[in-house]
Amino acid sequence: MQLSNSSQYAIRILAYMADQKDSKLMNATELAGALYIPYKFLTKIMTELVKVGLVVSIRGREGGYKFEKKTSEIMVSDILDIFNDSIKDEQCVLGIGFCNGLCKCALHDQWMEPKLLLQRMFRESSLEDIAGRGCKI
Amino acid sequence: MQLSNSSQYAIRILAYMADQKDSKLMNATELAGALYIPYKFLTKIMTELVKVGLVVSIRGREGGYKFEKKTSEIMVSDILDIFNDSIKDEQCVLGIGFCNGLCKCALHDQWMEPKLLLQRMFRESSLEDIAGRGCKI
DNA sequence: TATTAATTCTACCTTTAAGTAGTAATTATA
DNA sequence: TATAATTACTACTTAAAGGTAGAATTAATA
Ligand code: SF4
Ligand code: SF4
Repeated sequence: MQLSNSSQYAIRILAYMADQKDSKLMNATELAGALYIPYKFLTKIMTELVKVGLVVSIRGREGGYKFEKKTSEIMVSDILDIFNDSIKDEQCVLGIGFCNGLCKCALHDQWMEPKLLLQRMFRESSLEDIAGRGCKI
Repeated sequence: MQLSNSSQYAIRILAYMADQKDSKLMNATELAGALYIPYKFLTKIMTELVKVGLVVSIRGREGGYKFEKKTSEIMVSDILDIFNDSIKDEQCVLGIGFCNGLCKCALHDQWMEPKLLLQRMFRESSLEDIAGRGCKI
């Protein structure tokens, strides 16, 4: 039970970018070096973030990445959605089809509360909220 | 963010067995049929459950599986442990090494509460607690 | 004892996640 | 305009999860 590597990397990359002053352009080499993420894998992830519209890229010399929207408007769940890692309302903890709330699975009652807290954590935490917190990057 | 297929299957199998009366022997064909789990994959999982000591198997004609311990003494987390799916105390939500509680990652503060509830759900729910709950099996 | 019904073992196949390599396209600057 | 520094694209490789096939082993029973 954990987030995929792609999701973890993406959150760390964007939280790091959000922590930089004056929204300066950051390039893949800097990011990969600072966060210890394999360069080629990072560029692959960044291209997805660009495609989905979270960040914009400037190609060519002196290029790099910057945010498309304000960091207060990008939620962690927006990032997880890209990698199919967020917790959907209809997701059954035991994987028995879809959750309609009527016909329960064995773990339903125990699952509801942690599920809600996880969803809240993902949906209500913006990049602004988490940027610069903690010493690990 | 979800449990592996193996974990989901194993919980469903054991919860179903725990719901049967008088701890009768159940064989792989019955279980696979009742739970719509691929027979061959189920037997692979069952063999792991036997090796780890949660259930015992009787081989040969009229054989099958039954519990080794009381269902009140088998916790969901015991099952998840087998498939490396439980949430460890030192597990970082962003995968930045191990969690020592001192040097935090960006999501640390938001992660602590859902993490605790998930761990409680897994560690404090026994098979007896969840057997027979809900209509989905 | 032969048959049958069951688990176990070994090996393989398929799909997805994770990561790598090389090149093309783009753009600022010397 | 040539060069260097950057992202994007295509394709590949590796590792892990998920799943399958077949034969070996075991034991009750006819
Ligand atoms: S039972 Fe609970 S967990 Fe399973 S599907 Fe319905 S709601 Fe989701
Ligand atoms: S920071 Fe929070 S989440 Fe990251 S490792 Fe430490 S405790 Fe775990």
